[in-house]
Amino acid sequence: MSNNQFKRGELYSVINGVASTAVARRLQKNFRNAGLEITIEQWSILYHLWKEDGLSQQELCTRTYRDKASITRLIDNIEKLGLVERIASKDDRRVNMVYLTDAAKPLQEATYNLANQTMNEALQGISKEEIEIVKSVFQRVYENSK
Amino acid sequence: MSNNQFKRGELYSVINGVASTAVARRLQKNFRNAGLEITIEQWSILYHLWKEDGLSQQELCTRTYRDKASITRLIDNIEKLGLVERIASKDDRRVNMVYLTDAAKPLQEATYNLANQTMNEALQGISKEEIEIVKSVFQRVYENSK
DNA sequence: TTATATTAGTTGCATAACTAACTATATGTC
DNA sequence: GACATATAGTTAGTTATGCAACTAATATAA
Repeated sequence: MSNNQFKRGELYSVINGVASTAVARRLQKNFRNAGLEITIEQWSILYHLWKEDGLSQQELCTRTYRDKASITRLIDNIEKLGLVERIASKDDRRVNMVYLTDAAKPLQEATYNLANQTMNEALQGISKEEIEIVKSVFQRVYENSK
Repeated sequence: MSNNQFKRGELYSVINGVASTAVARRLQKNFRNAGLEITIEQWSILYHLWKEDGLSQQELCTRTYRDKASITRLIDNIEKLGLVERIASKDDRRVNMVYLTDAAKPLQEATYNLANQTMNEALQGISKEEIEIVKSVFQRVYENSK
């Protein structure tokens, strides 16, 4: 057994993503307090559709770093809530395009405000330079680990 | 709707902890390739017990940032694998102390080596200073979001 | 054009997460 | 001592995750 146990112990925090979990929990709680009965994972899908409506499930996999099965079931649940619908692509009949319903649109501003407020609280006292470094490190760790 | 959509989009990556998820998946895969049939979540419990054997479930909650119910079931599963056992505390009969079994001890070196190797790969090209900043930012985000 | 390989999506199985409601034990206050 | 409160752990219910095996549609190659 090598003797750099402390180093590994610290790095485990990075693996675990403790801070991002804390932010996710806080955002989830803020949603609930506002009477928005969606999960943060569902919100992450809606978030991408608000930016660009009508994405394929495969595209949602790429943009949210999830596998196909996870997206299938997330869309199932959001569809049950009546917030999105699948429409088969005419160009390629294997593909489902996912579209927001009218019911989803009013949620956008409320959740954006909650997300902004949550992030502002989470990032208090942290400089733009530090955030840039975190983003850069995350990107490189992600590329190194694919 | 405010107009800093790009900023929010980027910050969402922080919420999501994409990089740490990638590392966790890679470590999981390395465990499997080595014939170690444990999950990374189970490993995170064993990791803390290797550092200090005989922790209460509550202490494991604190150290691994999980809630009580999650720890109960994680310990259930690790107990089924025969790697830990619960022993009721004599001082306080509400408390379960969790101890490693003899079967768990040989796993320590193999998993430490895999974890080291995985982390070294993940952290290639990233300086100690950058890691310190990430750790510091994580800690402050966590404190801000509790 | 027929056989093969690839891609998009679904389903089954196991693990894990959180909340809320619950039991049992300890502690604190009157 | 008795009643209220807090703490440790379990259980039920719902959502989400990953892998592997599967179907259906498309693309490639002989």
